[in-house]
Amino acid sequence: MPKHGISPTRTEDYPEWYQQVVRAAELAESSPVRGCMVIKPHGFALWERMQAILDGMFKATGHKNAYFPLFIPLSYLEQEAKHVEGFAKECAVVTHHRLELDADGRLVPKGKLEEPLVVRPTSETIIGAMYAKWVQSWRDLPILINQWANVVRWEMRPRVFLRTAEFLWQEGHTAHATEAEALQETLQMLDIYATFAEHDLAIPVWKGPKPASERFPGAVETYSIEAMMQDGKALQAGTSHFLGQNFAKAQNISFTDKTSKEEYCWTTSWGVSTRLIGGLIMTHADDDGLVLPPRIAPEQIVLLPIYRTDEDKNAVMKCCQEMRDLIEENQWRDEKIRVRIDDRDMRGGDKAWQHIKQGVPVRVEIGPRDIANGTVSIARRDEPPKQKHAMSLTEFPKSAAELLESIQSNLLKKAVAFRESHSSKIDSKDEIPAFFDASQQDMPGFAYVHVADDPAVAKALDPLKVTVRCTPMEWEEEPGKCLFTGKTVSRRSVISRSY
RNA sequence: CGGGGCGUAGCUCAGCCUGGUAGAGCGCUUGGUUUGGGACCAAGAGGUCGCAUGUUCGAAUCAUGUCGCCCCGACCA
Repeated sequence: MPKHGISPTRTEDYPEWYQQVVRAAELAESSPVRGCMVIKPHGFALWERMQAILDGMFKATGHKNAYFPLFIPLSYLEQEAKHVEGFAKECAVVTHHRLELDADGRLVPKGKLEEPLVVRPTSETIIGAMYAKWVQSWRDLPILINQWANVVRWEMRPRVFLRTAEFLWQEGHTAHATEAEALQETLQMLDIYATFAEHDLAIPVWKGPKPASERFPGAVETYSIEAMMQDGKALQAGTSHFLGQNFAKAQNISFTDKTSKEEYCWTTSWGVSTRLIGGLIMTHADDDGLVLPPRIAPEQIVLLPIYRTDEDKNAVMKCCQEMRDLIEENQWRDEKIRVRIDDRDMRGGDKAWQHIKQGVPVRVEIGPRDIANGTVSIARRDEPPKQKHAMSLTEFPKSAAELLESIQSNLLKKAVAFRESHSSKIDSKDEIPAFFDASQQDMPGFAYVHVADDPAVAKALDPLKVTVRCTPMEWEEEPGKCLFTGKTVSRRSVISRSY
């Protein structure tokens, strides 16, 4: 019997461990199409949870959902110079609209399109084109629209959930009358992402502007939330872009203001993707498989009936059903607690391990002996698999919400502690190579340093495979000199390796 | 697109060097023994050995080509 649910372990081979967790938890599989994944029901359930929570937050801040086409006319992409430059390399292009059988009986593309269509890598241009029509007066503003969609970016090196050719995301696109309002929107959405990451996914993040070199093509400023994975690398978990008037000017999104003057809009865009599932795995999963924060877990509590005889089965099942009903009467964080009785006909050990690998936060075993004693056996996914707590049968349903809260906060606390123990403030250029040298330091993480937004910084960090992730806004101002250019900057930035 | 590795049963792989007609473990099905735990015994199902061409009496094995996957770089949510 292997010691762990997942082989290899994180320390043995992190990338392989990641793939094995995805497989063991039945989240996704690779597909016949290179770079594309099949998201399996358990993986998709995580995405649906994310959608539900985020969508609520978007609606609460005045946004509405809409849907724009998958195909973008090639000429649209050309409208914003930097945008083209950034995305041209990774676009899938549709050039034909019909297939015909040739003499050998093979299908060949026919019906060449007058203008090729690009499969959206992002939708700024097509949405902007619509906004240009929709906006005429200052009374039409702001436009606050989000869409849930798939996008395609033809990547060289795909990695399930983290970087796939096709992925699911949401993209918000807003247009405003003033710069201040657009900037405020950009920061508001960044805050929503950060709150969602920490409060719901239990993933601590740093949020702040990124250097010019890491900016979204066509943006004036890109803000991101950055999380640390268990191998010390940073994962950009969400982005919010202040687009200034770049797209408005390129696409003529303009309006007549209160003084009858023609003005360009100020626009924003912001998004998170199925990459978050990868972040969830790499933040919380352990050597036994996935670990889900209760808030995002499709099933928060699983009841495992244990019985041998039919007689026992009847009593145990009845007890489970009562237990489920009692638990469901309780709420946690304004939602009915999600509980399932797993009565599948299979060996108890296999069944329990399946739930461990899939990350179910709480397992409750109920057998004849428990019923006789008036107890249940509780196991938390944030504790080792064999660690179980006996608890009163009648007390448990009442304390379930408390237990979920405890697991949720413990996971965040653990993730914060991990980040803290793998981060250092560094004030000398010479200490940086050693910090990121895996042979000297078993796991390089985040270095908090003073760096200017200057190409020279990226160039200096490049040999170390390190980039400036963002300059956290929540940190106190702490003026200092850039380690590479000597320019004075007002606060520290996060630098690290990244996904 | 450069450098390395690999395609044999659902999964992990052995066999290939030294050609002779396909194996193991896990999983699956059935029966039995078990039962607070990823069990044991027995029987069974399952593979044109990535694909193509060539060499040969004979190719999983040798040669050439081709397709695909994984890892490391360049690119990125």
